[in-house]
Amino acid sequence: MAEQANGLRLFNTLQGQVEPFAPLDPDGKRVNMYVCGPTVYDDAHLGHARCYITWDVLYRFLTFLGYDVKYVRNVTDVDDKILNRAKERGETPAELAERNYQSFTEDMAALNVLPPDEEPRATQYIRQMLDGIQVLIAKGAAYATPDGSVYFRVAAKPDYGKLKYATQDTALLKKHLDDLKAGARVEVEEGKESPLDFALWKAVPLEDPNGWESPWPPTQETSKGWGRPGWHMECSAMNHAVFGEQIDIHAGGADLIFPHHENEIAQSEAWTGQQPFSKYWLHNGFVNVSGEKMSKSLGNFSTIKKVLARYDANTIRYFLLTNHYRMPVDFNDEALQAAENWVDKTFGKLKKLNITREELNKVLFKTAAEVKALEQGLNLEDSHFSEFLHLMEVDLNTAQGLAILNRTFTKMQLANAQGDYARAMELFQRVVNMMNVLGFSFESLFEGVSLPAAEIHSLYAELAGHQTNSAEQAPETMLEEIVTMRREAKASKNWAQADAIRKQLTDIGLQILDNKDGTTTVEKDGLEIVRV
RNA sequence: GGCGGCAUAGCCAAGCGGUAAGGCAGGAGCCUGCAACGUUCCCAUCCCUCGUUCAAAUCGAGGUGCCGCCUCCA
Repeated sequence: MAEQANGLRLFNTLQGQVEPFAPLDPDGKRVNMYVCGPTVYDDAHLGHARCYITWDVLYRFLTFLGYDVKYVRNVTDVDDKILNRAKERGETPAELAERNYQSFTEDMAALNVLPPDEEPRATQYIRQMLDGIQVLIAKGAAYATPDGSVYFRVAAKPDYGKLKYATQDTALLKKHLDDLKAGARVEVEEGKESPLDFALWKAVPLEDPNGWESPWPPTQETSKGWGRPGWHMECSAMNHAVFGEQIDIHAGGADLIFPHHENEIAQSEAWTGQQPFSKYWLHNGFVNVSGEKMSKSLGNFSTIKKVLARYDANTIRYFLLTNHYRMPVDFNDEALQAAENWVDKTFGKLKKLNITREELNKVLFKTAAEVKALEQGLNLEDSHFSEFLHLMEVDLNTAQGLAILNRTFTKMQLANAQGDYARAMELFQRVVNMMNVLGFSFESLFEGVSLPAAEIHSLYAELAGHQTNSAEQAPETMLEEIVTMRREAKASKNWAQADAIRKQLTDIGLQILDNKDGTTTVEKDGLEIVRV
């Protein structure tokens, strides 16, 4: 294929195909990106993890490519689910939302997901929603019903359905929408002109504590209206308030394509008269659990906290990145275990390099331009990082990116083993930068280890076979003596004794390794404690 | 009923017209008292059928089998 191999390309749901990415900004620099955030009525689950890790990688990648990204992720804190849950729990919706928002924030941090630049909350934008709705009514794209609700008039937007059906052909869209209406599960709401029309504002009883004053009073009752925003209006209002009339990227889970994002498009474009509301619409695939769709009714709903209790953030990220973000992904123990094995091996080897935080920071690239300058003139075979970038540029092909990462890692190990430290260091730099762009956390490399002093002491006392003042000795010193005792056992070919000591150390979480050069090391979690 | 997606080694999973990435697991060798670590090597012709093409896992048609959306959901 003679396709030009440069530049970021992304799958745009709006066009139904992969297309070159070019921001609206005439300078091509600024990128405004909005991701649909969580409805904070419960703990975040694996679906959220997948979604926000995916867009975290995009955010990191765009930034790395040199774009000036403004990343906004909203928080939906007004919604029927929140109200119902709060009622069950006997707390206010605001308390419930705040608690779950904090929990969500913790989960994201634990997953090493970067915080967005802004996190607007729906309840802070009621005014803007009301303003937008009034504009829509004035333009004939919405109508109030006698109960004081307001609906969007789908008939006023001939290209309604263009996201779901990925076409601008209005005749075709009309046919699709007719089919949709015919097959729709019926839930007729009083006053709607068409079953496709959707709520912008829902009337609630006057002075309901979870309502806001509106300009649409129920006819014949009072002069004051009262209600709550419709399900889709908040995103349109927040985008309008934070970014203005158009944005570059709007992303979220594939389940939001219809009706949520379709309706957002209809509202926003009818409101401002500008289109496209968002130039690129990106969607990540679903999460299944052990082959089944994750859902409450199936009882296989896994929270992030639950999974993090078993697998670390890097494991979850690696697992997700081996799959393409648009494909469905199946969380199951076999796959997670394989990912964990990779993380253990890879980070274990990195840890043996004994790199400090300062040393690591020194070799991390800031921009792709820096890398290009560095790798200029190298062929693709050697310009590992450039190859990595090229693969990532094709709709975020993280699986191929990881393949390059692994190949580079193997080469680094080889150079290291051969004593070519300059080359090893060069490759190390490529490796950690790839990991950095993908959002892996390096924290575990800097964690010290805490030695089980009491256990070491009792083992030492047992082996020494006599009273010692070992309580005053450092655990490291005792370990050295234990190693020496084992060495004596080995020298006299007392293998049983030597193996017993190894077993006892293993039991308290320490690994004893005989090296090729005749030395013996004791490690904990892959980190060398003593070498004798 | 309408619309869409997916089927690649034991498992996970890229590739989407030019002769099968990567990971996990597994096997063999080196190293080793054993083990671990390290390292080298091995491990698929892409659900079926018929087409298009010099060339198909990749395109078309028809099967079969999974799955999703159309209702709140990331």
